Amino acid sequence: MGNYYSSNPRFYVGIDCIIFGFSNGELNLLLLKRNFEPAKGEWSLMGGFVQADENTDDAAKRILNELTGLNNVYMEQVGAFGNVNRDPGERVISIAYYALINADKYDRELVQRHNAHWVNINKLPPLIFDHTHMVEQARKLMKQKASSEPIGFNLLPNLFTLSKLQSLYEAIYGETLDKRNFRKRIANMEYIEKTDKIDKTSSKRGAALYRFNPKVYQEEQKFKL
Amino acid sequence: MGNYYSSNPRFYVGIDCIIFGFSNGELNLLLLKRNFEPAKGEWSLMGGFVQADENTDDAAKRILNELTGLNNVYMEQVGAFGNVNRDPGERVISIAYYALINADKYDRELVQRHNAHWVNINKLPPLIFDHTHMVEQARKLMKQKASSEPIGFNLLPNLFTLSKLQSLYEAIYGETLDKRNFRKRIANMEYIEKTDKIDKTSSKRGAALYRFNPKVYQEEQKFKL
DNA sequence: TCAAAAGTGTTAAGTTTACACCCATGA
DNA sequence: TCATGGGTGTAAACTTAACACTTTTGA
Repeated sequence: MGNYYSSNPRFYVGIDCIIFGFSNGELNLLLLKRNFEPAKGEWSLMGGFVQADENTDDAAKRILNELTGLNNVYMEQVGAFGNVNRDPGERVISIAYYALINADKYDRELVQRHNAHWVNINKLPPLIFDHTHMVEQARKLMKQKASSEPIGFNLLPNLFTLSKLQSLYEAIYGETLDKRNFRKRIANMEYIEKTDKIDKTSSKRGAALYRFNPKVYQEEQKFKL
Repeated sequence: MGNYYSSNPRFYVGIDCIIFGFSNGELNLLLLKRNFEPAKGEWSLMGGFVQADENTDDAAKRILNELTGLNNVYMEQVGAFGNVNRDPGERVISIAYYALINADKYDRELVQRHNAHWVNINKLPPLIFDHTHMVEQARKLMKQKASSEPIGFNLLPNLFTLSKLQSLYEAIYGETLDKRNFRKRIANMEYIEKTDKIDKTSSKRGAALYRFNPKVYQEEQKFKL
């Protein structure tokens, strides 16, 4: 009884979160400057351990919440990282998740308490363990997903201008986009709705505010079989 | 010392393999009709457990080898599956991998000993635990990868006709392709080389045999930055 | 009045799709 | 001689890419 399992070793299972945020036209990651062991003083992803009676997806949500105070955040699993010596302290098999958060709406106090900072994705410091590798994979995956599904809106406030949306996608793709072609494409997406509100904060003339309508998107998908 | 880790629980970490093979124009999975507990008598993926001092990728290779006798097989991680009750016997967090093998070149005796069988991907029986879910994700991922990288060749012998190649991609995509358009596309891929050999097994006239040249492919990729 | 961001269409190039017949051979 | 799978080109539809000027308004 239980023999099938019990001849095998057991492992700590970690969770590491690649937290994307977008502000001032830049794509950033929320990284910890660790004020705790192991690897105190170095940069790392926010992490933690899966607990007994906890789904791994729930562990990821919990750990994201511990740092940001946020719930109902868009998260995707990146994969498992299980090299023997990836964590020099102990054998830990880690599952990485990326999260897309609205960089206006997180708990600043919690973030400060963890000594976490937003760092531009193109200017990342060296990270501990295999965290750089996790970030690379997360970024690739996110980019790919963003090009086929409307996940970018998770990084924006509810209302946004087309200029903001364009600069977000430019940051995600790492290349500049043609303004007219971009707007033409957006105009063909019925789930991106123009509102009658105007944003005057980033130009004198003012720019129309748009909104993502997930219901319209989902309806549209049904017909795409 | 060790306190950072030791307050956390440890888990069995499993590996499950989605093994794709192609024969007679059909895409198949190698599945076990389990002649052992748990879930004896039911269908499952080939699986096993990560061992101490074993990278998870190496565990996947080992487990694939245990069933097929093969080494140096194309494998990709699908992801980690960590719901609390996914395995009713014990808490096990599993990492799924898919493998693409040449269905002519595996150890038939080993496969028989494990009571494993090739099953058409469109006629899968119910699988234990969350294995059906793993297969779905693996299939989606493989399909996506196959449309952007030349991984299909892992499912074919070294030499193959264009008809075989086409029927492989039709099986992967789950749709028929236009013969002329398909051949036009292939003709533009310099890394698919026509040989002077002829296959007479599947037609009276005989069909030219082609070969995948990975070196040419890699060279080509360098210029695509 | 002018600097700065918002907004707006057209054309060319490239890619994808649709489509039908002749060829070579062994049985 | 005929059934079977192998092999070939062109035109239309669609998608993507390139490109520049006018508008509005607060400072």
